[in-house]
Amino acid sequence: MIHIKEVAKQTDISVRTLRYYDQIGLLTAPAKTEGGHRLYTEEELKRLQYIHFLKGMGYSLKEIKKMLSDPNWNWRDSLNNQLACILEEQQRLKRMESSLRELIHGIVVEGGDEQAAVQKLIQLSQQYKKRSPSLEQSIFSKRERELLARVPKMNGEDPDTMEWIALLGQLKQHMKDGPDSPKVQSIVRRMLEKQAEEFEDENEFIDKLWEVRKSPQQSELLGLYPIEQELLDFMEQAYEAHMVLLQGRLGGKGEYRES
Amino acid sequence: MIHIKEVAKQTDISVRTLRYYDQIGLLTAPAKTEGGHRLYTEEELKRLQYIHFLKGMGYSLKEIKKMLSDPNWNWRDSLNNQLACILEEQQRLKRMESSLRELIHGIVVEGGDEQAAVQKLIQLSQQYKKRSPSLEQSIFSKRERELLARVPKMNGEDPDTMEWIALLGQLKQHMKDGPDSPKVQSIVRRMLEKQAEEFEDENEFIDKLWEVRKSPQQSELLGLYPIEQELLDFMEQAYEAHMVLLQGRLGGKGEYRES
DNA sequence: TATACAAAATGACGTAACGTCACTTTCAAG
DNA sequence: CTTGAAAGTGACGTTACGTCATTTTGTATA
Repeated sequence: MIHIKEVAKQTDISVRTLRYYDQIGLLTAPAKTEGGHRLYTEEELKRLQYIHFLKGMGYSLKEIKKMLSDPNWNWRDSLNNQLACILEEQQRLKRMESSLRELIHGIVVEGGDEQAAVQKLIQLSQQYKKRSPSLEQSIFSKRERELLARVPKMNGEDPDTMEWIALLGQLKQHMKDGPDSPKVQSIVRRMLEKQAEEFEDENEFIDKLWEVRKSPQQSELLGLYPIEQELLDFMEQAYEAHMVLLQGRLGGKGEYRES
Repeated sequence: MIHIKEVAKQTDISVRTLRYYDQIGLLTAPAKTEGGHRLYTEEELKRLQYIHFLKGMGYSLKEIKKMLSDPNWNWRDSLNNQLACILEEQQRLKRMESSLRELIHGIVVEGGDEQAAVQKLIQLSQQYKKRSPSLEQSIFSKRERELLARVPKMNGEDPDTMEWIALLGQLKQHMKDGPDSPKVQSIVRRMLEKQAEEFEDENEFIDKLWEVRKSPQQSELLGLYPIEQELLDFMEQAYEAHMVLLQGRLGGKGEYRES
């Protein structure tokens, strides 16, 4: 006969828990001293491990009690059911993770204004419910829709996505310097460079994507993080300034190759 | 001014919940009618969506209240922290999933005896805590330890693992027929075939693995699902019977190639 | 054997985020 | 003015124990 504290020590389950299990009839002490102290046997140790394991699988104490008392319990269905629940919960956590990453990155882009970032995310998720693939199909070809999947979505954890977010955030910070300031121009150069790396020779696609980007409404419909109008306009100005500088340099050297 | 039911309808949050939020001071109604009916404004709708979103991220109402009331809240740290929690929870669910699959498969192997399957899993998980890589290193070479990782672990969901489990279960079912019954022999043939497919030309490794397999203790130490002695012995008998039959057939045709 | 002290027992309250009664009061239309 | 719907408040139930407070029991020592 084993005292309650010994059971607790061996199974690493608290004394309180053991008393509770006794109370709800999940694991009753098979004997008591005259004074009423609980006494257990090896049998209870086993059953306790069993219970502990099942609890670890996510079952509630009530369910476990039912399982252990019913000799005809359908284990196959029950376990498969539990597995399905767990897989569903995993999906839920994945979605949460994705949203959190989006929010974290969003705050960087919004320059630390978490209010704005949350608002945009809420907009986005509401839009997402009623989004139909019609817009996507009307604008982009099949090949281009494949490319679309590779556009950073603000919720990635890869270094590539990270840099895009950082660049956007930097751009916002330096809006006050004007579109042709050296800092802004260096950011734009880097953006074009990355764009070229990822989507080389897909100029038509890039142009279309930019057209969509320039409309916050359309961006939302495509599930893209909505960039505010001001920043978009600034990017376009910076881009044009970049082109002018480029032409100037090339013109000075007597060459011209861009259309 | 919007009535409580209208707010509930628009946000899809129950009236009870709104009253509760009012009660705990998370979303207080800015006005009331003479009779005490709550009246809300658009402002509260926004705040409510905000709250709902944060709750979806896994924050408790108490935390949300703190976040929304503190204008100097450190969002970056808080969000990253939450993300870390979610990733941890994902790990936990993955482990649960793995154990559940192991148990479901184990019951098949044990011929429906879930008691035995659970017992073995508990043994295995306890062993796992104090397992050191010493045994693994002493028996297997580096190359062979790589192969070891490919041995089905009872918790996979791939068709390959599934078949191994099914074969083991079938073998157990047909133990009563004797090791040289046609059914058993067909199972053994299939097992050898699969073994050859996965580990062709790794005979030395296969032999070592079998040696380990034949000792339930060593199997446990390696984290392999412990197959009961009886079944192991039967497998060996069936294997030997297979070899005898093979030699008989080859011998009859005047050929001999096995060592 | 009396005493002291550890360990056990019991009972009660608290936790999170509401759902679900039960009962009363208010609102708005006819 | 009545009436039925909607709103209000209050209380209990839920899960799986942790954490007191208080009392009783077991056991070792003087």
